[in-house]
Amino acid sequence: MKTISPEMQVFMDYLHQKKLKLTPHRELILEHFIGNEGHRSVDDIYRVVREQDPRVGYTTVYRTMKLLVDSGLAREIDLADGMTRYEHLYNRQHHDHMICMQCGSSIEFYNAHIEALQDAASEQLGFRVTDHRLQIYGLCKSCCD
Amino acid sequence: MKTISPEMQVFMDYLHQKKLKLTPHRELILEHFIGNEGHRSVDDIYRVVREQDPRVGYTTVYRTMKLLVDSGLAREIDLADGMTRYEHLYNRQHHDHMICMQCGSSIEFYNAHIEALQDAASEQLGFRVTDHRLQIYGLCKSCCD
DNA sequence: CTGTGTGCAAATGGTTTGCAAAAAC
DNA sequence: GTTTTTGCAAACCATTTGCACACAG
Repeated sequence: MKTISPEMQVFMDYLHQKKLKLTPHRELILEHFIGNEGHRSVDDIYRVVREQDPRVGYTTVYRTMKLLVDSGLAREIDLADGMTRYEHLYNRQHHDHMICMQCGSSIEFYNAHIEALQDAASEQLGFRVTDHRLQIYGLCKSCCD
Repeated sequence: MKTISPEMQVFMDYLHQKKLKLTPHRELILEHFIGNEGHRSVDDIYRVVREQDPRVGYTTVYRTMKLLVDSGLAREIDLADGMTRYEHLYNRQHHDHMICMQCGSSIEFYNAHIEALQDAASEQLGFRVTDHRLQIYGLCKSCCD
């Protein structure tokens, strides 16, 4: 029998709640998404999924990624390279990014203190936070040398 | 005689250094940009400038805004509404934005402590910061009610 | 059947670019 | 004259949408 990953379970619950179905294409896209780390664009995912099933179209990847974001499994990130990228969100600590403007690499970091200060600053202004993003641009260690 | 604003002086210096000229169109765009506060899109600026001189083209606004960013007078910001917006940078304290996902308004805020922690976190990872952006998404006070 | 899912191609929309004419020096 | 600037239209490119067909319940 097939093992169901916790991510798949979350997705199935989400789809059920929305009265949508877990189709083979959607399943394939989710599997590839959770199976690979990193910051992947729709095009990245499209190409990998295509290797396994060439019938999957570009549009379906776009639409499925939207569902994944909506279900809380993925997060859109902006790495300033002209396209939306996605990263895992399930069971993953929130974090931010440092983006190297030379080599394009990105470092993930997390600072609880910064997070707390953001929440405090928001509360003080009567702002109800649903999400936040912090990007630090510059040169990574190896590009500094 | 005409008064030259400090922003204009900065722009003139920048253009001179780049061996470019301060043309009437560029001057007009800068004047409108520094004369109005807020987060303005190319389209906003285009329309206002057009009222004064209909010969100014869309392209020129785009190109001039790039020059303004390059000269340090303007900063691109992403308010998640599908287009790049610009805000003043000259003589202005760095700040971040809280963006209301309902009414689209944005609140500027600044927290020295957060800034310092960002720098500390970067230094620790050997990352040389050139810029950073923090956006907090949610609901503003009036949209919460 | 009825409704959802899908691929394709076309549309969209902000931004950029090619190019010839206009302006600046 | 030589170089830069400009406006227009066309190109670009990631993303979205219209639509007819495929497929599942």
